[in-house]
Order: sequence, then structure tokens, then C-alpha cells
Amino acid sequence: MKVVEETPYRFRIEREGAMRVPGIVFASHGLLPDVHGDKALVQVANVATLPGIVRASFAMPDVHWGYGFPIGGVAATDVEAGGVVSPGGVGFDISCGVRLLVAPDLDRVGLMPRLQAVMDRLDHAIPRGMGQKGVWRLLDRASLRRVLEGGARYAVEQGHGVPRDLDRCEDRGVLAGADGAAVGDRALERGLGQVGSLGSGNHFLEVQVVDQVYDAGTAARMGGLRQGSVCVMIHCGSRGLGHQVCTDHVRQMDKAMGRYGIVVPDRQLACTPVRSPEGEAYLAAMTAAANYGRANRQLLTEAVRRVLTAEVGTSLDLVYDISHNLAKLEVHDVDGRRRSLCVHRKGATRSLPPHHPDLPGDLAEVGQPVLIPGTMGTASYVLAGVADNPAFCSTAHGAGRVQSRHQAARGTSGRALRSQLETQGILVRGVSWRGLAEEKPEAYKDIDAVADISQRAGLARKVARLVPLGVVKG
DNA sequence: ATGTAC
Repeated sequence: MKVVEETPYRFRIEREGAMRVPGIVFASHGLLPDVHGDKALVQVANVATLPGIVRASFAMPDVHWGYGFPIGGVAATDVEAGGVVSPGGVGFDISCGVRLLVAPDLDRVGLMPRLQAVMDRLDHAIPRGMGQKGVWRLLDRASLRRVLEGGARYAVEQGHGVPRDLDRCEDRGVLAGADGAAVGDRALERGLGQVGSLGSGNHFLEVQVVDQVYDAGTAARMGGLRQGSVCVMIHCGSRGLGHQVCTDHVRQMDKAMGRYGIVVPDRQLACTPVRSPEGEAYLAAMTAAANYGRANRQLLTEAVRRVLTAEVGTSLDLVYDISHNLAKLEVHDVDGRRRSLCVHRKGATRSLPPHHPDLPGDLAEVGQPVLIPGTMGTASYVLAGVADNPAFCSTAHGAGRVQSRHQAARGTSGRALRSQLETQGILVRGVSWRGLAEEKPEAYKDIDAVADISQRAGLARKVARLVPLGVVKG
């Protein structure tokens, strides 16, 4: 594999063999995965072989190895030119994403005396960990279907939230084209008892404080963010339902691929044309799972609001809710032509520029808020979309693992990690010691570098840096 | 990420 530095923070994997386009990696020398030893770059090159892919197979600054596609990967295919959709390009946690809330009238100083009590209440109020738990326990499939087709909008219609929340959700809280009937029976079964739950792994709910502001005007317009503002960040996805949808459709596409004459270098890249029965079935089910993920974050929002209202008497305003595991049908200019594309973002955040028609009016001047969650002991970022993003309006989604879960847990005690975090003033409410150890900050890349390189590479610009005060984890 | 394999 030949990798050349095109411009600062932009590396090109030369097209060779079956690659239809080059690979483009946005990174510093420090963040760039090892050209000889790291499987992530091989995956970037593999994705470049997909039928219909346009411009390049992109990797964000937090890229790392994943199932078929790298995590931190972006690939767009031309729908009218036989372009494919691939479940591996979305990932198992369909519509995994981040939601940021801000307390309009509470700062760090006001919260500190009540932080312990707030964390104890959240510990009780936030369902998490493996298995069947949730704010809602749906009794029948008809109501689950309303979640799948109505997303966060359905939750708000049921009284769980306020209409303004929807203005600050990607797609106003519901992605069109969902078909509850396209979701398999096993997926439905797994989804019934998990609506309004965090899950485990890197998912979290954090009470945070703004510790740095890079653009005060933008931070204010996004929702009154200023240094010292208390925030709540929720990072979770579509739980077992999304996982099962991915599993079902990878299997289906793996069997069907041959009929379309598609050959891929890795079976985990199983795909079929967007315009095929299998492609359309996957998109209908994926969209339903995405709506489940949005309803999930909406319900958790209401659970946190109840806690903060009761304990400190503050409300919470939604800054934004954005997915980082999704394939979307979008129109982009490619080589001077408007083209209908299937944009896969897997561990990559959509990042719309100012004045994009999909932004709510009050964000038109500043661009889309981009939410990048970090790790427990470090920081998270708010960025804003910029014009002329080279990667179909996408940027990084998190710190990006450098150690596997197994590596991270080996020789690390969850208890010791919690004590260390509490010494730093970060309260931890977990349910699994091993789960905690797997998420130690050292298992991840440097989030400050990821945000910085996202900005230097022209993917987004920094608005604010948030640090955790309390962590609720599965 | 995930009823951590069917």
C-alpha cells in the first residue's frame, strides 16, 4: 500500500488493484494509523472497491479497525449508477449518536453542592447495562412500530419532551422511509424492552461543564453555552434491535451479492445495490432502527430532566442530537454534477455547513452542531460544520480506540479506575467493573488531537470543550 | 456495539 501526504492533515492511499477510487485519510502524523501494521488502512482501501463509490473512501482523524468498514469511515455511492448500500458501512449500532443538553440557568458553582445527590438519582433513573431494561417497557408490537416509524417525534407526541426538542434533532427527530414491517421478528423481540436505555460499552450519560469556549458567539447561538455552563451529554444507540437488523441484513446480502455480480475483498463488506430488493429492505429496516435510537435518546432526556428538576430545579435545553452510525440518501455535487448518493457514515458525524437547508433557522448562521464524545477522564467537544467539507459533510465521532476491549481490561481494575477518576473530581456511577476498565482513557486516542485535526483538515471548527463532572455508565 | 457463537 502506498500512502502519500497530499497536503497537511490529508493523506492519500493510492488507487491500486480493484480500488475504484483512492483512500483519503484526514490525520496528523501522530494520528495516522501505522501504514504497515494497522488493519484500519487496509479496510479504507477495501471500501474503495465498492460498486458505485464516488470521490474517495474517506477516513476521519479517529479512524480505527471495525467490522468490514473502518470505524471513522465515510463512503458515498452513486444511487443511479448501481451504487451499493452495505450494513457494515453503518455498523451494528445503527444510529448510535450523541445528544447534548444545556442547563440555561445553572453553572458549575451552583451545581457542585448537589452533584453527589444528582449522580445518585441518575444512578437510579437511567436504565443501563446489558439486557432488557428501559424507561418504556412496550407491551405490544403495535406501539413498538409507532416508535420505529415515529422516532423522537413520537416520544414527544406522547408527552416525553417539548416540540422545540425536535427542532434540534437531526431530521426533526424522525428519519423518513422507515418501515416497521421490514424489521425482523427477532429484532422486534429484542427491542420491546429496551426503549429508553443506555446500553454498555462506550455508551454513557455525563454531567459536564464547559471548560473552554473557542467561539463565544457560536456557542451562545447554539444554546447559551458559555464557560462554566452545566451540560448533559447522552451517547447511546439502538441497542439489541439495531444489532439484530444489522446481523439479519449482512446475512441476506452475503447470500444475494453473487446475483448482482458483486465481488468484495472481505465478506464483511456484504452489499447490494441501493436499488435492489435487498438494498431497499435494509434501508427500510435501518431507518426504523435509526428512529428507535432517536426515541431512545429522547426518553433518556426526559429521565434526566426529571432528576435535574427535582434535585436542582433546573430545566435542560437541547443543543442538538446527531447520529454517527448511519447511511443516508443525500444529494451532493460530485465533479460539478448534482448526484443522488448513499452516504455511509460509520463512526463519522454529519457536519452541515451554515445555511444548509436541513438546518433549523436559528442555526443557519452558525452551521450544524457536531458533537464528539471523548472518554471518561478527558473531554468532549462541540464543533460546527463548515463550508467546503471535502468528505460529504462529515467529520470525526469520538476519540477512537487504540486498544481492544480485551487489551484495555487486562491488568486494569475498574475499582482503581473509579478511585482515580474520583480523585480528579469526576463522580462515577457504573454497573460493571470490567465494563469500566474497558473504557479507560488510555484505551483511546487523544480527543484534543482529534478535535484539533478535524479543524485543521477543514472538516469542522471548534466551538467548545466540555469536561465531565459525573459519569453514568453501563 | 451486542442475550460477546448457533
